[in-house]
Amino acid sequence: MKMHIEFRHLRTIKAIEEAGGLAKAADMLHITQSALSHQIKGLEDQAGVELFVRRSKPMRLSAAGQRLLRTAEKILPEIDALQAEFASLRGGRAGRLHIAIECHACFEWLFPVLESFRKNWGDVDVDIRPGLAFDALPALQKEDVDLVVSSDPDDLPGIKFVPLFDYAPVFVAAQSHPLAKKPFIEAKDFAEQTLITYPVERSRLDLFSQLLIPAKVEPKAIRQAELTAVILLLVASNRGVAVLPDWVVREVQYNSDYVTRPLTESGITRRLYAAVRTPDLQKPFFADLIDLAGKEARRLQST
Amino acid sequence: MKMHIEFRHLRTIKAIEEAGGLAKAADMLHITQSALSHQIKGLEDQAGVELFVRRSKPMRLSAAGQRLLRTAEKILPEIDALQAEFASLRGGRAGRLHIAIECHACFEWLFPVLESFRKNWGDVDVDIRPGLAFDALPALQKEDVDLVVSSDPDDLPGIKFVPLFDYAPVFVAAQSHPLAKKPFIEAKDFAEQTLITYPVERSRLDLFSQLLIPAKVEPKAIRQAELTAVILLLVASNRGVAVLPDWVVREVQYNSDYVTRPLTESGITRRLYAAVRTPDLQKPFFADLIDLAGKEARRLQST
DNA sequence: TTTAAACTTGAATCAAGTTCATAAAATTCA
DNA sequence: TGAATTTTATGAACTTGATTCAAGTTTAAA
Repeated sequence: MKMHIEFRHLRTIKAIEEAGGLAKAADMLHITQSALSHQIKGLEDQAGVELFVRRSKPMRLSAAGQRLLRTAEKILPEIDALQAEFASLRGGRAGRLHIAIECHACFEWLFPVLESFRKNWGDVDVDIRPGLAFDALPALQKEDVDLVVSSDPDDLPGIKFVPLFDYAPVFVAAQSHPLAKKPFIEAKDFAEQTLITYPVERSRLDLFSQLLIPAKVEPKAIRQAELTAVILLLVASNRGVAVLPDWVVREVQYNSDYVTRPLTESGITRRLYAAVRTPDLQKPFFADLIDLAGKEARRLQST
Repeated sequence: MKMHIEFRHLRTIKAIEEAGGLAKAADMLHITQSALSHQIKGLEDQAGVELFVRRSKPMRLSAAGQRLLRTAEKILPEIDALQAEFASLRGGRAGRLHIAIECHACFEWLFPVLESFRKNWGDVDVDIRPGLAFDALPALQKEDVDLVVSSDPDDLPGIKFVPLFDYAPVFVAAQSHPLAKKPFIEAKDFAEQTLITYPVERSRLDLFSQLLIPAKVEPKAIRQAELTAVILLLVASNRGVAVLPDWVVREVQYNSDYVTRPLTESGITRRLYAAVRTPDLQKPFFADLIDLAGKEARRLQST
């Protein structure tokens, strides 16, 4: 009788231990006592080990049986937890929300959003993928991530881009900077400037994609900084100029050592989207997240 | 198709992840690709959850599938370890050795024995059961313990008493004690003495079982002490007299504040046994333990 | 010794996983 | 783009093996 260890056996061992005998354990498991006898015999057979002491009549676990019981008590809660998780996943209360962000500044508003989100959806596994390098949209399709924050919507099958909010990339410079005198900034103005950017590829920076690349203008120099606060610090001390989303600058506006100016006479407006797989839109916690994100964005815009 | 999660499914998930596709995973598991397809379908069916992303062709784990994979990687090593343990248990290299001691002084020689034992048999789960209170021999029959150290052999079915060594319970008193003048001690001598004993029931003390109870003599007072060293301390400072195995006294003989005398003119000799279940005698590590115990006893006796 | 309780055993049954043969879908490459 | 190839899905037949049923054996209790 070739048989390997199955969950059934683990449950059986646990039941026999609890019931203190085959017959009662059989009731507990809703099978006949005969079935249990066969089952144990088969298991002992393939393990090559006596699991029970048969000298005494209500049969008891042997040393090896107790070892098996320990494993059972370790493993069974594990799959019970798994099945419970699957159940609440069916019910829409649990799930996974791994977010990839293409827009570097978005950390600023995402953290507060996720903070409130976690209060409502404790069973959802939330994470932000640090890899800003990889191609986020294919990863979204393959379910490696579940939400991508992007400002470049694309018509992909199975992917929906939900608008979050509009923002304007604005020019930032020290008050004493010569360009601070201009009412608005044009592409050519950057030719003689040191530009401070996030350390990402150019195509992901609004300034380049919307202005400099079309106008074929190259800044005099580029310096990179990871943190928004550092960029603003460098700008305030006149080490260069930067272009940041308006709400980012507004957040720290109480510091008046720098000024902001629109890009081009009419200003540039961009829109941020949450890219999600279409079926996920039905899930309640996705709707809630997008709602929360909108609220937070409006809060930032009105500051 | 009613199917609950089985180890088979965990192995399947793991294999598909590793192989990166159904067909290769099927080879790996030595079943057909069709079987895997059916299997997964059934599993997704009962879990009510999509485990794979089928949009792309080499199919990949979905979020839920990745959750399942985590559980698989937690559980599978657990049963692998169990089966390995059963295997080496069959081979006689592993096993359990839970010891119950009825003789309180035996800690003294047992610890060094187990110390050497553990060096040879690292895979054997060694333990000393502290419960000196319970009935050790029934526990031995039920495999609650695996070895009982006892000086009262009994002819029980399935239990074998292997002689370990002989010892003599001897009388111990301070040098200045009146009884120190006698060449040997008799039962009636205890009538006017304060006796210091281990805190166990009388029937387990050699002095009572072998001498005082038959002679119907009762000591004037009894005082109990847990540790052998404490008993000897009390004796040396003349707070009472004691009866201890000869080798225990010999171990600390360098302290000459007390003297030893035989019990009765001819002396009393007792024999210590290791009680084990008969089939266990075949196991190599049991033989080794009994061998080690004999050596240690001889070492003690010859001190 | 009888009675009751607890476990074992072997044959028959039946559910469920596997295979076989084939279809459908997606990817690759010319 | 379309043919060839790879990959997964499907349905019917098959096979395996767990469960049940009925009867036997062993142990504990009365």
